[in-house]
Amino acid sequence: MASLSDIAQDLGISVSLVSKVLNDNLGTTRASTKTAHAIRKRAMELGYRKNRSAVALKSGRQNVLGVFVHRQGLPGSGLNEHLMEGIAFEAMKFHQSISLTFFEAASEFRSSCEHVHRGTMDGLIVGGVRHTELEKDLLRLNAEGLKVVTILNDELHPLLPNVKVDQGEVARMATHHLIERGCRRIAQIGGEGPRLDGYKAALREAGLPTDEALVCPCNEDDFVFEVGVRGAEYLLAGDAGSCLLAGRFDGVVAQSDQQAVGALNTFLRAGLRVPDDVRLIGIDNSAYCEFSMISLSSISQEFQQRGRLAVRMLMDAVAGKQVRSVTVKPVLHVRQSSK
Amino acid sequence: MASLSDIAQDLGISVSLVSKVLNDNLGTTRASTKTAHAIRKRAMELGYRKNRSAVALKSGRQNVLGVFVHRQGLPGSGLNEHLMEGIAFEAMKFHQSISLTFFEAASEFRSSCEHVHRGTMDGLIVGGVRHTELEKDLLRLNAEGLKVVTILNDELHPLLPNVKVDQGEVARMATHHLIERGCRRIAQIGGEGPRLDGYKAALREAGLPTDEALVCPCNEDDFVFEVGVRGAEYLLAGDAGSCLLAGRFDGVVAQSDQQAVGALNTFLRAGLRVPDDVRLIGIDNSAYCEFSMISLSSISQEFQQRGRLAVRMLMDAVAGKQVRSVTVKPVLHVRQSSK
DNA sequence: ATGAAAGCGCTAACAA
DNA sequence: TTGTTAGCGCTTTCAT
Repeated sequence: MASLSDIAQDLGISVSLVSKVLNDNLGTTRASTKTAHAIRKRAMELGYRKNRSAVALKSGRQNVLGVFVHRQGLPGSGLNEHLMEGIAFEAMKFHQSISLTFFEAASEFRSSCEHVHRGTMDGLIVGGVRHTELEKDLLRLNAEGLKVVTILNDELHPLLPNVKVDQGEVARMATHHLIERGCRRIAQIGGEGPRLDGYKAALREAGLPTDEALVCPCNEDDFVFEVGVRGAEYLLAGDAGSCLLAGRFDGVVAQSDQQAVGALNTFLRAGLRVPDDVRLIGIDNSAYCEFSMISLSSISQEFQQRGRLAVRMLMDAVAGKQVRSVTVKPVLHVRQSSK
Repeated sequence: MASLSDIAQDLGISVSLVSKVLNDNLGTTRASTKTAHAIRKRAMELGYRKNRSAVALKSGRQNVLGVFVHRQGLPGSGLNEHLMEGIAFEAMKFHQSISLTFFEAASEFRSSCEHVHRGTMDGLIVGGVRHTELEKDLLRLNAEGLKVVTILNDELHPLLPNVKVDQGEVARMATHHLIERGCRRIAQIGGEGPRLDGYKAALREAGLPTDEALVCPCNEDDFVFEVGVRGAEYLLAGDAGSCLLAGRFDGVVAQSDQQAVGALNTFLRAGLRVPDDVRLIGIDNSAYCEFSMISLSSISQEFQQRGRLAVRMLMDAVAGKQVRSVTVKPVLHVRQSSK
């Protein structure tokens, strides 16, 4: 590993001059073209590369971004993969490396936080769909001078800038799409809170009534396959065993692609035709939307984009700029199930 | 950020003593219990944390692992996710952060390599199913003193230790499982090379004949859904339009879960029953094995485990130890499709 | 049992 | 146009 002083010695000049030239950082003054040229040439020959820990030590920064990813309860959805890609891509641009931790339980998160401090990293990105009670720990870290940006459904606290996708908008968009495709009696599986509101808002905007019987009761707030199966079974049972339900419901909005596939499989087994009898849409735009018996329409939550934004925001914050939460628009992906 | 000298000043002692005590690194001598205690107490109070770039600068190491991940042509399989989890988990244990880059084309890999050197990272892990012509670049980096460990199907070069899963064994295991389940005429979709050999080996071991007509011709060496669809169509067509093919083939080994799901959907549409008429198995143990109409048996390539091993091997290599390639056993996961 | 000093590689204020 | 110097925070050898 060649260092600045190697170059300086070889050329019989001072280290600082070499540094200035190689950094294009001469201030008001200039270096002679000849010297500059010689320096660059020698640097090239020696394969000189900056030592990043020396730079870090000098600048008081670490050039490391902490990344805490809540291992989302949706294996195979590719959400984390997209998130990581976005973060990695943008971090690379800023020459930041990543200290990556996956966590599941809040306790895991807690203990991971122990290793987080300004001597280790400059900032922290916390991602995942669910936000639990991370707020206190993050505020503490923030108070200690560590910049924090979250990628969650909702901002945790005004001091913790967040990259959000509005969940009401996600559900509204999904429901609106089915309405546009001609559905008039749209059921909803497993939603609550903003998602439920968004669903109702879309119906209202279209002048359609809300039928509470079409909102599948759901005590688990989980996004898994089985919830979709049970939701579909509930809808089918509602028609007292008859398998052809046109008229009773003609569209289903699920809360995840897993749920949607669960419902899809159940409908198909029961002899319903998708999209002819029922149109279906999921949420997340998972890779397996392409692999179901009928390919699945979905709404993407733009995790790659959000990862990239979060890094940029964090870099701004580290640079001392004021950073504010942003909202990213979800995107509709139409496939067979709602054609 | 409290530093060693803060502690030293507060206690009116020298920095070096503080360093020694906090590192449990006193050599042959000892520090008075009282002083040691005071140091630890003050460190605690001040929330002292080591500055990692100072340590890195001093030690000549970066404590950064480069991770290059070949964005595998299998979105949704979760392979990269598992790989990253394994790597992240183990890197954390060794207090290493990660410089993460995803690449697709060899040219992307090339240009990423430009940023790779000893002033940036101590070692490099290259992961992905496919190994292209990365060898030359990696050997160059290795020659420059950067340790490299790969996570590929096969070692690239004796100087580049690899964490392998034997592809012949993967196919053999899949085929063997179907034989054990009672299949006698097992087709193979899309395989070649070691995978094809493994398939044949399993048949041979069981004393079953190889029927070339059951090896679906496949000009794309790709693992995608459509290849599975076409493979299944080929098998169905072979029976001149009849849909009940018991006797013609009773098992199918695919080269990926995507392929397997493509074949599954095609069989189901054609009226075949799975697993009654045909038993099916995929490879990768993707998350969506659980979400197909009939849940899919599969063979996992243990990417999490391999990621962890790779980090350990790399740390050994960085520490100057001799490191050799290892082989990890694939694991069978039985679900409905082969019950 | 404790401390002084040197130095890792780099940058930047200041001097010449 | 170029150089000197100090110092970022830490470890480690060699004193005391």
